[in-house]
Amino acid sequence: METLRDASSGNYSIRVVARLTGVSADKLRIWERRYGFPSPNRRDNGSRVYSDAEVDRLRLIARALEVGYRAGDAVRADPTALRKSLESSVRALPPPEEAPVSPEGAVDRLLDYVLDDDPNAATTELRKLANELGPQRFVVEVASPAVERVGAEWRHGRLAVRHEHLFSTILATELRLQHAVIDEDAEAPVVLFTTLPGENHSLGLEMTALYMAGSAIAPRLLGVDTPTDQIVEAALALEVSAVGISISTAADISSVEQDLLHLRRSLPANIALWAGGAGAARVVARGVTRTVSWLELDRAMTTLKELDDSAVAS
Amino acid sequence: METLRDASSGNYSIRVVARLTGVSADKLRIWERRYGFPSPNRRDNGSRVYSDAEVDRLRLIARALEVGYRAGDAVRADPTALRKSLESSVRALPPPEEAPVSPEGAVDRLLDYVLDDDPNAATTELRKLANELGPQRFVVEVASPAVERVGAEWRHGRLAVRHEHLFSTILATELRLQHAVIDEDAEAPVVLFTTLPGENHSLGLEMTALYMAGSAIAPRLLGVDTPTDQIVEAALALEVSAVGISISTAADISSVEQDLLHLRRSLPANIALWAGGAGAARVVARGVTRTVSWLELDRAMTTLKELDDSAVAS
DNA sequence: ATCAGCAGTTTGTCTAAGACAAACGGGCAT
DNA sequence: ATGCCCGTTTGTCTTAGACAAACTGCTGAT
Repeated sequence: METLRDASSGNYSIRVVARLTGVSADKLRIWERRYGFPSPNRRDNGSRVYSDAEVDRLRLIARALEVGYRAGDAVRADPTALRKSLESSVRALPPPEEAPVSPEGAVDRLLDYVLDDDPNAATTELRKLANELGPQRFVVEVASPAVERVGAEWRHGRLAVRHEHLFSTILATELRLQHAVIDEDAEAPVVLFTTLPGENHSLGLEMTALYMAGSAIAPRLLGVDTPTDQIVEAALALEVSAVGISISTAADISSVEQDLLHLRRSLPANIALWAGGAGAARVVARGVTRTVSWLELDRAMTTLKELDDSAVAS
Repeated sequence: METLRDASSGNYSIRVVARLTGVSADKLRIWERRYGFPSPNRRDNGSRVYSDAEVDRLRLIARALEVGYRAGDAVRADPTALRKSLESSVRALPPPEEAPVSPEGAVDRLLDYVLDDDPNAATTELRKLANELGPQRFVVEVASPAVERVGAEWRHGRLAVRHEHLFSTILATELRLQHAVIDEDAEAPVVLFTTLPGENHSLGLEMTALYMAGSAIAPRLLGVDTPTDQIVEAALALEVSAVGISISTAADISSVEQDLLHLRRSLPANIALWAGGAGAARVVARGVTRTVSWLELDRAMTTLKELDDSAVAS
């Protein structure tokens, strides 16, 4: 229902721009009404036609919003100035709080390979590190810091989306590879890992699963974007002891909280519910165990095993 | 900006229902106006509040639409009758056209394991098949038919979303595993694989990549949902000979065509552009090679290698 | 000086009804 | 059976207004 028109560079409909920039159609219209940008040309019938320049500036604005700018400021700001301020934005939000000690510059080296567009070198380096360190240290000291680092570099505009994509793909592969070679203890408690509807980031899931597999837990991965009722059914069918939900920073918190509460109500009380991932730090939900840091995850695991043992003993 | 209200089972806002059912908010409103369903209760301020029953029926309608029902009919239809007609819907759309010969009931066995919620058995079976058949036959005779089969079973309601998720996860892991053990020919032409914005299905990508890796092509995976300009940049940086785009049946065709044309314009003429996956059958775009079947993919690969050789020779 | 609470502003999403182009379906003619 | 045409269906776009949640910044108390 959309005219396939000339398509010479950049005649985008509002729907396409929304997808291209991540700014919802509603927002595009209200920004135009309130701040005067973007003010696209119109077709004969009145529908908006955005240009490449507008899409570029909208992308910039979207990035500004993500690092904390207010909408009105970012939209009204001069694009050149905004770009500069984003780049030099040494408002390094994350002070390296509990920086895990990574092996000598490993993360730096990985980043260099990715920026050099050398996937093979990155893979080789990851393989080497994984074999040297073993699953748990690999996750905590390499994979997890690397993911955070890539995210930070992206926010500062020093790294393009394609680099992030490339790195994610390579790391995911290595995580699954390492996971596959671990033998499963038949006695180990089973834990189901997935993400809520709308959440498409699987790296947190894969890292957690490998970490757990390395410490006498049998993880079951269910992929991303799973409807809540399906999570419940899967948990029952697989007879798990706990369900782990991974929440990325991009997640919409109120939806997540609603979904988690719904899950907690629907799951039997003897199945624990864990919420991990950077986004989980902002979430408040009764009856849900926070497993944002590896330490918290350890604690949750220990609790689970104890419960499991006592259940077996009784 | 959404009230966190009681959340006792099923008080969903229009936005949540849209996400839960896959029916856009616009559609929900216009269906209500035109067909009288759903007609949710209102809050004091007039905003819609949907019930669990409405969400359930909407899910049913969404499934009906996907198998070809017209919106008006599906929305007005009696839910019970609709459900029946969906289940007994032996309108087996896909006549087993060029049914690839699968090894003796392998796909059936896999399906059984998945339905029994036995991921380990499924994994073992896949591993065995992959080792016996080698990468290409594994993809063509097992992975690909199994994916189609799971899709068909899901459309007929004989298999839940969670089964599909579970199977996808397991198969993706196995595909990557097999891929990882293949040595790469340094001379092989490099091909970049990814999906367009909005497309989140990666299985087609993984299958194709493994298939290619098994025949002297060096695939580079870039994950899913990649902005078109990033695809172009990656193609240039990685010095690829072709870019492969995977398109699922669920894709929005007009967006896809726009994106493909944009890609074709932006990529240098000496980089081929391939469109594969079931959804690609419906796509028309000049300068884009269709690689829907494995045969077409073979042909595209051969062309690529010949071009490559002549380029090296000259 | 630091923090809690309050008021004002900003912001995103919702609502309504109307419009229209593309896709679809069925009938007619070849 | 095949091709063409026309009316109907359907999804998305339009405007303008409203409001709740989140965020800012001020004030007063500790």
